[in-house]
Amino acid sequence: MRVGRSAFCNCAMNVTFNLASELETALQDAAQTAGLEADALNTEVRTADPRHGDFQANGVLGYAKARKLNPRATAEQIVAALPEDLLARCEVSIAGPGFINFTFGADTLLDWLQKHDTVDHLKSGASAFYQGQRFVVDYSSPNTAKQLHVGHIRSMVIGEAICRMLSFCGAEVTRDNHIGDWGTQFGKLIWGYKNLLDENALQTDALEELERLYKAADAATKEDAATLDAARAELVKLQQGDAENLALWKQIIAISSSAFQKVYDRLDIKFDHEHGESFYRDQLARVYQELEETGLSSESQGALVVFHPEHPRFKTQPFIVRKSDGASNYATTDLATMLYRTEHFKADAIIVLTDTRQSDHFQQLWLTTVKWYAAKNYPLPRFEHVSFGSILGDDGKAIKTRSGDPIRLHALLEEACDRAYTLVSEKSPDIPEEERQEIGRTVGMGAVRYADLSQNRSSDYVFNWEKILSFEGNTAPYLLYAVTRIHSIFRKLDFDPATIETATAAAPETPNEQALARKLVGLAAVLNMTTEQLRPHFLCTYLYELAGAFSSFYSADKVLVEDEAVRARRLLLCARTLLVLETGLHMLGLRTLQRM
RNA sequence: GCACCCGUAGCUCAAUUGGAUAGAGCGCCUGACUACGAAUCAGGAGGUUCGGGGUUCAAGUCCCUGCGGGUGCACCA
Repeated sequence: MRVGRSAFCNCAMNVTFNLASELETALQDAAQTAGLEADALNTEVRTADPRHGDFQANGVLGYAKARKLNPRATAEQIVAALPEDLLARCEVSIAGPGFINFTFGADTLLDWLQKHDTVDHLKSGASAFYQGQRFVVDYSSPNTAKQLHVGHIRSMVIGEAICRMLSFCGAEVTRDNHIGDWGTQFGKLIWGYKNLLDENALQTDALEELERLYKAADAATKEDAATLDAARAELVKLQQGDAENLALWKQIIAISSSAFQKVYDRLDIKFDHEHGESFYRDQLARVYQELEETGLSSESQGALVVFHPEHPRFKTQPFIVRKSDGASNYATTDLATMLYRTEHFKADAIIVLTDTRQSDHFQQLWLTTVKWYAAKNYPLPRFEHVSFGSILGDDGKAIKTRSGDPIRLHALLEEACDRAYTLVSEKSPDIPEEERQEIGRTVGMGAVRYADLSQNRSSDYVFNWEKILSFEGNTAPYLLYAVTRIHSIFRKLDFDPATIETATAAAPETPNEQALARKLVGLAAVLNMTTEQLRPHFLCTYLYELAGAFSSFYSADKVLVEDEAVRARRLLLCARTLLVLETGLHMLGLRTLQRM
């Protein structure tokens, strides 16, 4: 049933960035006006299948059901109470068992496009989502003494994208690289350094030698219990402040951190802090003390542990906060870290990115934190363990080199850029060599990043060069190509898309123009969803669909036509598509290109 | 043994967390460059959403169960 008419309205309208939230407010008010229990109505509006409209509200179904009302009749009551000015801009209909569908008129689409003309304007619209909220995001977090390998990439790439998205949406984001520089591996490494060091190798390639030492020491501790004890003793000495071990430790940190930095630079990742585990070493005593004082911890087999009796598993599976030899571990530093982030950073939310195998640990950490904070009356932040699956090889098992070693990240990125360069050289041999190199780097890095981001992080994924560097489908090259085609149009006209005159442009008309405009307006809803669930693949899917809508429009509706009015309105669409595509890709951590 | 995750087109993946006729890409088939970049676009074929029960206006999604795969479980992180 059609209730409103999409009448044209020439008055200047206050178009909001987030049309869905505008509808939600209107529904809430209408329910009130209609005399319904407005608070009990779920007014959530979601983006709809284009066949049904721009947005749909389904809350009436549940509301009517619970009260034994006719859902369609209830929907009609609400729709009848919607304000006139909304009905003038938006066609509202009731369909099926009681869905309320909303389709905005072309003039509203035009208003939105005119108003959201720069990154800053998009950003100020989006900032309503997380304005004033402090987020601490803990990602990358490698272990010192090991090189970065493929297994580290998801935390970095997904973590960085989440930071950028949240920041775009108004959050105050603190990036913290929680380096593993104080754990058991140092016992092994120091033992190895003292017993197995090859001085020459250390001079030639320090990082390589450290890695060899760690592996050799690790193997030795597995073979011999006495060696394991010796390695543990080295860790205890370090943690107690032994001068020799501290000096060694500092040397090791310096070597590995300079290697990490090279990869971070390459990936455009820059941390605000690198508070590794060692940073918390003098804050651990307080953790032990408060856990004991509040009665949360207990002694078990010589270790200090926390059990959670209400939990099916953690009632017997301990959360070990101090080892029987007195050394701290992951749990101890993580508890201290939690405290530091709440007290020092005053975090409203803490996000930690690690693979899904660490889920137990973070569940125990959180259960413990909740009780601890309650007992001490500390303000409890929101906490999210953003977990992700593993990267698999063609055999379906964790990816490795032929020799069984992990694939080094710098080598992987190098190969991606080389392969992309080769492809660019095939497709665009006329572009100068130096620029092709640069394009290769942008496409290669983008392809690796996008392949990781475009998939739901929860599942494992199979790493495959053909798929990652494929130039078809939901890939970085497809999106980058769409961007370059738009740049190409403006290059032809010889003007900057940011300076386009939009006031004279008319509303989108053809089916492809309208579909593209509607897609653009959907940005707000996608940002909301992707940051709410901390899943960048929603943004990827959106950008892919946007690029697809543009490609269809581009091939159906010629932009550079004689008719000035037609050309103006199509150029506006091009400019805004470019803006949203580039803004979205930058949010994901990709760079974009003028041509490729 | 206990617990968690996963099973969707031949393949790789989506599906706004319970919403309308389950969607894309690859591959296969048919079309479109004397048109702003064909790394593109338009169209076609392809499904008992692992099997079986259940919950309700509505189930790929929730509950129970069976099968298959993965992961974690005392001093690693």
